[in-house]
Amino acid sequence: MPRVVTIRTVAERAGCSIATVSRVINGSARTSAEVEARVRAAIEELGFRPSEIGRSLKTLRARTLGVVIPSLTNPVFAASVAGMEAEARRRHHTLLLTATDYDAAREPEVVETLVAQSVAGLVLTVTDADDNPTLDRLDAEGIAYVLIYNEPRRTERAAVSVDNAGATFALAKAMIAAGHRRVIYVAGRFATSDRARTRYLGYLAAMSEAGLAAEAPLELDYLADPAGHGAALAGVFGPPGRPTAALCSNDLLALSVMAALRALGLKVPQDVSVAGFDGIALAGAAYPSLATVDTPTRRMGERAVEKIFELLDGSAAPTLERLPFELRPGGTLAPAPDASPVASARRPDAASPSFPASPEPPSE
Amino acid sequence: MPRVVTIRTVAERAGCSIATVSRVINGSARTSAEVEARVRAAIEELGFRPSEIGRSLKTLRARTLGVVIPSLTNPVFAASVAGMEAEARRRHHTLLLTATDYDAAREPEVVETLVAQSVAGLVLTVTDADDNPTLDRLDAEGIAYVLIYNEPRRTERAAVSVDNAGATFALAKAMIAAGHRRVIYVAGRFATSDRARTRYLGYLAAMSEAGLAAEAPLELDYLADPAGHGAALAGVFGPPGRPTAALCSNDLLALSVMAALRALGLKVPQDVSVAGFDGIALAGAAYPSLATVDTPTRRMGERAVEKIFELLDGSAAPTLERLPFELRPGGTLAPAPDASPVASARRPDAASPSFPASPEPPSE
DNA sequence: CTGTTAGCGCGTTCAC
DNA sequence: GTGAACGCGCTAACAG
Repeated sequence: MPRVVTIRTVAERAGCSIATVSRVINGSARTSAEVEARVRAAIEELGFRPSEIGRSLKTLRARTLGVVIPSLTNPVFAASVAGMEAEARRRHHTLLLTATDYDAAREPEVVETLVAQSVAGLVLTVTDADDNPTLDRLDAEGIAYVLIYNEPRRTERAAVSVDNAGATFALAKAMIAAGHRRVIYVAGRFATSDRARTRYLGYLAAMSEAGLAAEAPLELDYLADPAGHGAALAGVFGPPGRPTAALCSNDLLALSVMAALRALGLKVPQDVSVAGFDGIALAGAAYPSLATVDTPTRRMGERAVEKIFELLDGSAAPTLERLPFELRPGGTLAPAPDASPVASARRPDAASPSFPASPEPPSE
Repeated sequence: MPRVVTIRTVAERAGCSIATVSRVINGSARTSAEVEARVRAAIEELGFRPSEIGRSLKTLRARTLGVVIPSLTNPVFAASVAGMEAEARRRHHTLLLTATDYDAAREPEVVETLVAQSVAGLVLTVTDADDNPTLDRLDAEGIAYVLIYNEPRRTERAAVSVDNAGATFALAKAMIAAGHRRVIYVAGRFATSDRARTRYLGYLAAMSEAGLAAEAPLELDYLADPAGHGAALAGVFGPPGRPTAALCSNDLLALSVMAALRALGLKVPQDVSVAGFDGIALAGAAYPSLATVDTPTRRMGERAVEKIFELLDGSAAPTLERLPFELRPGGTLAPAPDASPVASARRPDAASPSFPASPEPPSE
């Protein structure tokens, strides 16, 4: 079905040239009120919508933004994409959405696809933001992009993130303050998430500062059947002297870990305290509510899109930008069993331990 | 920054015409092995990627699919979009994603935007699939689209859904079988979801069949602060003789209702049983796990995209297609307090009432 | 203020 | 088997 009504149809109907029609549509130059009225009427009557394709071919830039995320199934990414969509729409752009399923090998191809569509810019979360040929290629070609959730060490890369290590440091300190001595860090596969690795560093710093022995991290694959988690967790939480707290690299994982611990007959938080990272909406609806790091997920998506446009119009250089986070108390984090809290005041409400008022970053 | 390497650059490098390059890329006609090799080498060396814009302008059809959903924040839609994305990628298409935030007034504009992009087809969830000028316009212009989650009465509209009324009927029956007499239906705003309305009919049928009085539905706005739910629920669950079960129009709402009930000092399921609809992943991670209707969310997205292509290549006519659902037992649905189950066998496991083996649709 | 015209990158006749 | 030429829908540069 060929396009029935084009700018030419409108021009004929309005009795003018296509250039004039274009001017009316884009307000790119003044036109007489009379002609403009005729053109608008023609557009209305014909139900004409200018083709974005035609415009893009001329402009060499589509009014679209490419988005690359690991998975929509994780509410963190769903929320940030929702923010991107709202902000993009505000600027008359549409999102081209792709997912890599946490597979680094898929990154180059989806970016190729997006670039072939002549997107105005890209927002992406990659498995590794520092050692990444795909990003190198974007740099080389001068294509605007903003990372989200990644926290590149190469700070000349534009990114919107949080202080992953600092937040985890603060969260681990809160666990330690609650009397936990054996705290284990549970992560999705490190290989597919530099966030998980960076957060682990925060955990290490907190344990070290408290003079506690860090445990080897437990890597789970949270794409696999959650049943698989049970076996792995049984190995760690089965033997005596088990950890009394599990610090998880993200909320989705934490909720899965909670279910697995319960299946093992362990009570949360009486036997094991649990905490997550991200602050997804459903963490608050869980019971007990999940202690976590609240990150501005939706706002990060909006901010990433704003940043793309700043890069495009040259009003800002690419920088790493960390948005504020907040520790969110939750019933899953309670004082350690048979352990009197070290110093500090007594905690009247075991279900809601108070966190330090402001996050404390690790000393660097 | 103009496009540096076009099909023309490749042609020069390979020492042939652009027509030949095009033929090699698309395999649209035979070329000599020698020339083909030169062309492929040139493409490789130059890192050439054909512009989708140029191709689309010629074809008058972009290799993109427009998606219109109420909100990405609801995991149901996030999961189905994930399915669409995977299936679209399999077919070398990309998704153009838009959200309406449950605002019917936004439907026409986002669809306009998508159509202006010359999408190959559309997948959408609308507030009302029967009385909908936007869909009428798509019909009139012969643009391929598939509804998802909507269940239009006008069955000549292509749709991928579940038996909303039948599933709710079965779920309500299970509640009644557990001894509940006062069951209240809790919905998001009916005005913004024909699913909520259709599901309500299933509830009514079950109550009627059991000779029970249906309650007026309780409409909550689950975009608003969940704190607002507390007040509304207090009005219903405060007075004596309160309902012993809440049948919620979707899982997200059900989880929110559970939290609100707890805040009111009511225990789930000891005081009030709760059930949802959709079968989002986190419903299983909740504690107690949420009793719900398990719908194939991701598969529905995949199926919708498959269907678009069937419509495009004329291999199938638009039809309403209902995918199978399953009742998922959960700890939130327990026998009614101080009520001995009517007839039926005793339930050994109060936390996991057994559902009827197969869903029973309402008699029509 | 308006019209004419030249492409943007590509696919596709139509000759050769 | 290959190339020249046209046009998809639109914007922008230039004439008038």
